[in-house]
Amino acid sequence: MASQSKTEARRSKILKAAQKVFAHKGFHDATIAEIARAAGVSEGSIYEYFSSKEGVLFAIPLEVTRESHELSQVHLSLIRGAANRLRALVYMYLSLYESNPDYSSVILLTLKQNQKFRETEAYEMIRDGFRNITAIIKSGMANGEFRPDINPYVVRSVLMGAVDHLTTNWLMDGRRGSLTELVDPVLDVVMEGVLTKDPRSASDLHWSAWQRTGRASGPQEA
Amino acid sequence: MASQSKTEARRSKILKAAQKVFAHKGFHDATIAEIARAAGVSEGSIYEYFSSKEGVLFAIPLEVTRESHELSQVHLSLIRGAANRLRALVYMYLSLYESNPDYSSVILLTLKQNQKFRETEAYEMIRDGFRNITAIIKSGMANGEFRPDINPYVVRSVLMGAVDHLTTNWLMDGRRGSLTELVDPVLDVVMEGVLTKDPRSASDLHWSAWQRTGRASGPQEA
Amino acid sequence: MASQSKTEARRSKILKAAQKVFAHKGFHDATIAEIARAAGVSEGSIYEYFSSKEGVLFAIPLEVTRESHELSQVHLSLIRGAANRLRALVYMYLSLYESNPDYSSVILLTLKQNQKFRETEAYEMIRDGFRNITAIIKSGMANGEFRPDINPYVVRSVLMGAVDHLTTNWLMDGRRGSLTELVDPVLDVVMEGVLTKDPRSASDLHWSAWQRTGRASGPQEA
Amino acid sequence: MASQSKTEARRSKILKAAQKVFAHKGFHDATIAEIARAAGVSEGSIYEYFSSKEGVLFAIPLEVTRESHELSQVHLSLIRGAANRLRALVYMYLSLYESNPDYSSVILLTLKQNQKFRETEAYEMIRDGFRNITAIIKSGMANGEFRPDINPYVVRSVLMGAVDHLTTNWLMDGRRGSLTELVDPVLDVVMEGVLTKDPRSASDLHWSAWQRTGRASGPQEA
DNA sequence: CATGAATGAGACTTCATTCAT
DNA sequence: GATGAATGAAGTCTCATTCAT
Repeated sequence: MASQSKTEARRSKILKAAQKVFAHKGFHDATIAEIARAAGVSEGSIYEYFSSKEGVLFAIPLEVTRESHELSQVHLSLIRGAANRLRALVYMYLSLYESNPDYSSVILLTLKQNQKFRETEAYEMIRDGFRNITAIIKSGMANGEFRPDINPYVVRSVLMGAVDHLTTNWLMDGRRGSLTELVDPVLDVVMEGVLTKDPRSASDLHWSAWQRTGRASGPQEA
Repeated sequence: MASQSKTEARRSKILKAAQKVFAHKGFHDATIAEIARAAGVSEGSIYEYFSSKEGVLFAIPLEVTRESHELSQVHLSLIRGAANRLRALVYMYLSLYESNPDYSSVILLTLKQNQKFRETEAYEMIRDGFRNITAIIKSGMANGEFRPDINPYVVRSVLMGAVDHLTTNWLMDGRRGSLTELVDPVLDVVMEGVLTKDPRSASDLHWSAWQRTGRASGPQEA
Repeated sequence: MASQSKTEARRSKILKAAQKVFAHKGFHDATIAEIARAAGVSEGSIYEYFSSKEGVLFAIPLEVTRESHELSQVHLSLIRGAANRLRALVYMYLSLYESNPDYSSVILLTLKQNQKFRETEAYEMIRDGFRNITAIIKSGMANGEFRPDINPYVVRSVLMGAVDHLTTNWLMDGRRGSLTELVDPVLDVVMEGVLTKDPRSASDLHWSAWQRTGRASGPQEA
Repeated sequence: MASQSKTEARRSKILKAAQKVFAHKGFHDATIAEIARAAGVSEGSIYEYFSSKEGVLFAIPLEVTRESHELSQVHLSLIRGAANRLRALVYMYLSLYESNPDYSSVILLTLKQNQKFRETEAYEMIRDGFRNITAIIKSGMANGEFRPDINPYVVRSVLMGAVDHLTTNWLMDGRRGSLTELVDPVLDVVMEGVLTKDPRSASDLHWSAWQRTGRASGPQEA
């Protein structure tokens, strides 16, 4: 937003370069030398901005997660209905991953295996995002939009699991096809078991309108 | 079961030790020395059975995958109905993961992220398993048990994504709770959007009976 | 001569140390650790200047060969007569070897057995030196100084074989005695069979004058 | 000749295999496993016949050297004249090398460079062969066949240097051409400077007859 | 602040040698 | 005597991190 200081720009350049290199090589096979080269800075400079190689890795999701968090808050505040909100969130995740494949790769393939990442501020924010989803599901259950007998944790896992799974396959199979056009097919399948059978209780929450878009016919196959 | 040759037993001991060490440290932070120590053999011996550290890693899923594949074929042959078969598969995956946490960790956190693993025989078997799921879904669509407008790839991804996601969280949160008791909650949510609305068309496929087990109330929360 | 950059000096220090260690232990029994210690640098530093242990070995003759080549060109340009030139070359080889026993050892005992060295730039220069000798012999045959019925390749082999053989024995028997004082005895024996019988045809090539220095009396015995 | 015991045959088989492997790979890059495989015996068996890998290497020239030594004594006893004897010896060396390229390779490229080999029984026999040459040269000087002012050590070095040099080049350049046909060209060049000018003093020693074979025109060139 | 040369710890892997079968 | 599985010492090379310039 605001003009960045020169040092801020350098930091950012390093982070972008690291994202790319980590995405293509993984954490261990990426070298500081390579990141430095990709960023156009010296190896020593990286240690002016980050404490270690792992520090660089952990810093990658910080900005994005923060921005996404804020963005999602803005968007969600405009949307009515738990179902519509869940759809929006799935869309935001898939859209974010689709537009930033290197970032997705780091998040889904590199950071996921890192035990230490779980003690990180960035991970806490990701977890916040998850908690938010659970909260939305619970609110849907509370207002009668969702069935009372669903397990919110399971529903969240089904949605987020689908997002991760689809994205991971998309990444490893060469990024063919579109991720975002899978949003509706996924939601169609899942929401049927989440929404209350009685359409009247949810009609004013715009779900039915969206649901009318029908069931998509995804092309991908592994 | 059957008596193994001595060399077979040694190989197996190494593999078990490697599974444990890889699960706890990840591939790169695990060392051959540590695996050798855990297996009670010398470092050199490992190279009598495997060509490299990566070779050890890739050998881990071979046995298990083969056995699981055979087992699943037996079980599935006894089960009627696409829905019941999908449920059985989800159960088998979660059950396998729950009984072998080290194995799950290696598969979900280390191997599935490894590009080179995707050129491996073991991965081909995993892929076969996936193809099998898609085939079951398609057969359900063909015989009217499943809606004709679902995307089989998406349904499979939703199911497998849920399995992976639940298992990963279970692993990273200290293996609290039970994985297998999440089978029904997951299936309940997903199947509602997969099965045809008209219960008659599927009644003879024993789905309704199973469905009566009702919607589980999972305790876990992150 | 000219001031070397600091990095140039380091590289040179490593090369000198490697020459010494290779000469005393041979390629395989020499270790990078030992070379590093002898050079006063860390093991890692060696890999900043050379790509591998073999790379260090192959770099040893590069400088010397280049310098010797240039030096020999200068000297030879001042000398008339094929016989005198051959003598000068034999002198230069034995003198070079005598003044740099470690270098000789590497060249004659270590590099000689290395197949891969034959695909090296340095080897190409050594081969150039040999071709030069053959050319001189042929020129001597052409201008009547040498007999027309000699085999230039054999004459060259006799001279270079004597140089190698004498040097190798000198090295392995403890470097006793002088190599350069064997130049005349060798040339006396060989040239008699190379020069044309008729002294008139070659008299103006100053051979006779040199020949008058008489036949040396070498002391060495194996 | 005589029937070998079974163990003698095994030992011999190992030695032949080692010769081949050492010739192609050099001492350090050859492995006991490879030699065992080539010999059709187990690795352990090699240590029943030899104390170490180096022991195998040092045993290679023993038989050959002994046989050659005996053979040369027989042949030389039939030859009159120092010059003719030297020619016979050069012929025997080149002939031996030409018929046993693997053996030549081991001798010239691996063993002669090995310091420890010089403390070996086999080397002592090689040295005996060299002393024998010097003795022949001295006898030629004594009986007036050779000039009195030559250096016997130098003459021997010239001859043996030529043999080694020609053989080494022949080996490394793919064994093209014939080694033995270079005997006369070499001797022609060298003997001219060794023999006394006055042909009468040597006529009865059959040199002149041989000399008449004329100067060969070797084809090889490097 | 930036650089990049220097470091050195540590990992994988090889292979001569041993020894129980 | 023969085997070959097992050993473990040792070596090359990489690379995160530091620090003098």
